[in-house]
Formats: sequence, C-alpha cells, structure tokens
Amino acid sequence: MNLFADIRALVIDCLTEMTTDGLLPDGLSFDNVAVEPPRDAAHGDMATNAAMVLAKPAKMKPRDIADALASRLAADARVNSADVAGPGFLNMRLDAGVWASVVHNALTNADFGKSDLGQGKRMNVEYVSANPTGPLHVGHTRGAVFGDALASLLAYAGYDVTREYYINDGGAQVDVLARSVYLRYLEAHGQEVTFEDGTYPGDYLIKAGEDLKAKVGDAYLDKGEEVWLEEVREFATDAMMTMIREDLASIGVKMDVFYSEKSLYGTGRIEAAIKDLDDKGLIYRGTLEPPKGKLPEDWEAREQTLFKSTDYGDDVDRPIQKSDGAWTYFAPDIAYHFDKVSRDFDALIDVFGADHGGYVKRMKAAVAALSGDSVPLDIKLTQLVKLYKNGEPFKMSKRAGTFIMLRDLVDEVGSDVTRFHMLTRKNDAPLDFDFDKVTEQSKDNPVFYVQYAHARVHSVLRKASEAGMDLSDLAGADLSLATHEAELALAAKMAEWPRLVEIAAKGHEPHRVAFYLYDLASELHALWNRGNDDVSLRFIQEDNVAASQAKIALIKAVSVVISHGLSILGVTPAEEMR
RNA sequence: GGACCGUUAGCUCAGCUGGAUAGAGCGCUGCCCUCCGAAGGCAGAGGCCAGAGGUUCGAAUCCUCUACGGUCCGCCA
Repeated sequence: MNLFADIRALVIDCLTEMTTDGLLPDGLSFDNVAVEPPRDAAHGDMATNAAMVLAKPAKMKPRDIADALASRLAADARVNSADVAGPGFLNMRLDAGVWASVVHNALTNADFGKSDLGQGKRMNVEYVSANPTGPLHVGHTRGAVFGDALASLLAYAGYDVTREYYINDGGAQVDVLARSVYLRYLEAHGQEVTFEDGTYPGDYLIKAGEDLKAKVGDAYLDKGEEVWLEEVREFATDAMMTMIREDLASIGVKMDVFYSEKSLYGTGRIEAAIKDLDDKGLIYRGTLEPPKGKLPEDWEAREQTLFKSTDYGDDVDRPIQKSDGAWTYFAPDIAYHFDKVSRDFDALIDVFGADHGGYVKRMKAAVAALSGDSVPLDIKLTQLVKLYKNGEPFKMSKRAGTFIMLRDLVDEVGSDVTRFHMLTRKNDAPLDFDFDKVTEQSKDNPVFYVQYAHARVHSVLRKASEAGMDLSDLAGADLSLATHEAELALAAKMAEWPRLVEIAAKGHEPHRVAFYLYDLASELHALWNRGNDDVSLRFIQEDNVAASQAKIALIKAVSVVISHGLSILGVTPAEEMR
C-alpha cells in the first residue's frame, strides 16, 4: 500500500472524468502528474502539480483546471479539503481515517512498504570485487556496505537480486601474491627474507606462509618458480578469499555468487565474447593516438587489437590485447559482463571505487554492444573515505603498512555503526569517518538517534506491559483516539515510507533510506518531547486504556517501519540502549 | 590536453529527478529541568545554491562556458 500512489490514482481518475465531461481535451498524457508531500506541511498533507503540468498541452489556465479538479477531489471520502494555491498547486488535506488505515496497515501487513516496482525483474549487483591479495580496507568497506544496502533495497522494491563478487584471480597481481606468500613460506622455514618492490610486505601473509609450510613441508625449498608458482598462487588466493569472506561476514555481507576471473581463461569464453563483438564489426587492429598532455617517457606507437567503444559513447577505442598478444584486463571484464548478460539478467549494476571512474564508459559501451542495448548497466562509484580520530585526519601509508582495514573498523566501532554511518552520505560524495564521533551516544549522532527512537518505542511497550496493559490487539486499536496534529504528523511521515522506497530504488540511492529514518526518528522524538509539556500526548495514559492503545499502536507502527528500514541498511534495530 | 565526480548557512551535509518563502545537525543567541529517560526541550539569527549565459509559465535541479577541489588517463588489475 502506497498512499501517494492511491491518491495519485484518484487524481488520474478525476482527470479522466473531466476529459469525459469535456472539461479537458482528449489525448492528454497524465504521465507527468505527480502527487507529493508539500514542501511545507502547513500547505496540507498532499499536493499535486496536475493543473500546472496540463495547462500547456490543454491550452488552458492552470487555475481553471485546478478549480475543476479540486471539487472532484474533495468529493472523495479520503479528501477533507482541496485548495488551489500559488501558481496552480492543489493542496489536499486528508481525513484522519486515512492515517488510521496507514497505521493499521503497517501493523498488520508484514509487507508494508515493499513495492512491486521491480516486478520480479532479475537484477545483478556486483560489488566489492576486491583483488584477492589481502584483507579488505576502508575503501572496500564503503563499497561493500553501499552495494549490500543497494541490493537489499532493490530486493525490498520487488527485484530479484543476485549479489555478486568478481574475483580478480587471473592477472599479474596474483603472481605477486604468490611470490610474497612464498617469501613468508621461506621465513616460516627460518630463512631471512627481504620484501622488494613488487611484493606485498603485509603481516597478514605470515599465516599463509606458515599454512603453506604445514601443507607442503619443505617441498618448495630451493626450487624455482616453475615448480611452485601455480600451486602457491592457487593456495594463496584461496587463503585470501577465505579471509575476505570472513571480513565480509563481519559486516553482514553475504554474496550469492563469487565469480572467478580465472575461470574465463582457457575455456574459450573470452574468445567467445570477443567474437561476439567482432561479429558486430567492433573489433579491429589499430594504433591509438598518444595521450595528450604529458607523455609517458617510454611511449611509442604500437599496433593492438582494439574494441570500437567510441561507437557507444566512449572517448577513445580501448585495447583488448597487449602488444605481445596477451589479453588486457579489459578482455576478461568484457567476457565476465558477457556472461552476466547471457545469464538473462534484466539489468546490471556495478559498484566500483572512485579510482575506477575511467572505466565507466568503456564498460557501459561493452555491455551495450554485447546486449544489443537491451540490458542497462548502471555503474555506481563510491568516493574516498577520509578517516579521523579526535578530529585529526588519520594518515594512512601503504608502505608503512598502516592501512586501516575493515576489521579495524568493525573491532573499533562495530558493524552497525560502520554500516549506518557509511550510508549517511551519497555514494558519489567523499565521506568523513571519525572514530570518536560515530560512537558518540548523543542526538548529534544519526546512528544513535535512529536506534534510540526504535528502542524508545520498545521501552514504552515494556512499561505498558508492566503496568498490566493489554497490547495483544494493537491493530484493532481505535485510532480516532490519537488524532492530535503532532500524532497525525508522525503518521504522515510514516506514510511516506512506501514512496521513499520507490524513489530510492529507482535512483539506486540507499542513502535516502538513512536520511528518511533520521527524519522519522526525529518526528517520534518530537512527539515524545511534547509529552513532557502536554500530558495528553504521553503514550501511556494511566486511566485510559483505549487511548493508550491507540497511541502505542501509532508508535509501534513507526518502530516497524524503522526496523524495516534498518534491515535494508543492514543495521540491527536495537530494542534497548545500553 | 582530456574524461568523470563534486561546489548549497561559519562547519558537516540533505534537497524526493523542473515546482510554492531552499532544509537538517553542529556552532552562535535567548528562554526552559520536582519530567512515561535532560545521554535534553523550545525559539531565533544566519543563503546571490561557486560565477556567467541559455532553455520555460517556473531552475539549486536541465544545457553551454568559466573558476576551484578530488579521482583517473596505452602495453597494472
């Protein structure tokens, strides 16, 4: 149930009626007619722009349309009044019974807020996809949290979502990993080793070296790469992926599919994808122009196999083979996306870090070409996370190994705080993460503020039960006993939930959920605080069970919405604060 | 040289895809504690939405240019 959709349907019905009655010309499109909450609540409960949108195509004055529409809207039982305002806005006030039905719905219908927007379409969300060369760090964490919340949001909005992780286990970086683990393996055998440039010096590989020793003993000692490289590579990537899975699990991320890049090699799948493009006339041998501006010192023109991505909006064509004939990283990426397309997904989403911004156009070009423009690909970039401690920037150095890992975040502030905070910013804006502020228990901290709202409701429920109040049938409460404007304002904010889900899902913007929850929590706290001054607004009315039930039904419904929202974000709805 | 992202209150940021007088928190100013929790509450001040053009009934939102900041730019993934 989406109240805004219901009222919009009413508006459309009235407009259709007006057309039949000859008040509007035939053939008008009502697509742009919107029903929204007014910017200023004083204007009413709902507003429609119908008159203004239709004025031009109908060649009529907005006010004339608005007046005729207003009287028809007001005839509906749900609409108490409809007034024309400003340039032609139509403001409606809704009957208290409408809000009561929203509350009732939230309490009885477990799917309140869920949407059929997605219509069961199959959506693939690829996120994290960090190289299997070490544990996840802060940047990955943001991508993981964002992708996961987006996937949950889309599922809530009616899509059939697959969460997917692409393991980059086919490139040179896993050779580097293997050599680094080999060094740790030698170390485990008591040898002195040095980590040159081009190896990974991180401590996290020590255990992998020891485990390798436990597995193969001294079999690889004093042997050349040709003996051990392939097996160590396999061993090491497995170890890293196990670590990464644990990292992901610690912030509640669980993938449906782990897709191996390596599985594309030697199976003809890359070749098949390239052939598909070739058949479309998009592959050719050629030489790229040198990049403008500062030239790399060793730049020289070379003939390569190129993908004509400029046909699909890219700036230059992209190489898919190196000059020695080996595939570039782009080739398996094409094959991977070809695979996604051929798995019959209706739409794809990739979540990348900001440093991959340069690959957006070519990836979109590839998918457009491979799918014949039938499968949309949206690429969401997550910007950098800036860490602070005590208000001071937290310096990270890759060389010194002082990288902040996902595990550090979870150990320090917990999964809930990490997740919520990372979703309080748009994905494409940089994010500040202050270790001290995010754990602060005050209203300045949105994480706490929202959880506190949920906990407060449960605190009331506990108190009411302790007082011997019967709460077994809140859905049956007489909500006409809770119609103070402050109570209706809370119900109205809650009624926005289903609409917000659709807006957020359409835009692939889970942060909207976080901001909405903050607003909703804010309304709840405001109502609570008014109870301090106005005893009649307190939720528990000692001498009036029916009124108490109505008020508690209202806030219980709010807590249900909060818990739905939090679960989309992957945050636990706390029932009490410590 | 180019691509992408950003620029909104002193600070940190929202702004529902083109709608009404641009919002929230912090900070600032002034009031308010014998309270279902003051780990606060209420109110107020504070804006040329980076700048300039354009599109139209109407622009923070769309287009063009400029400025500043970030990310990136063949044979690394």
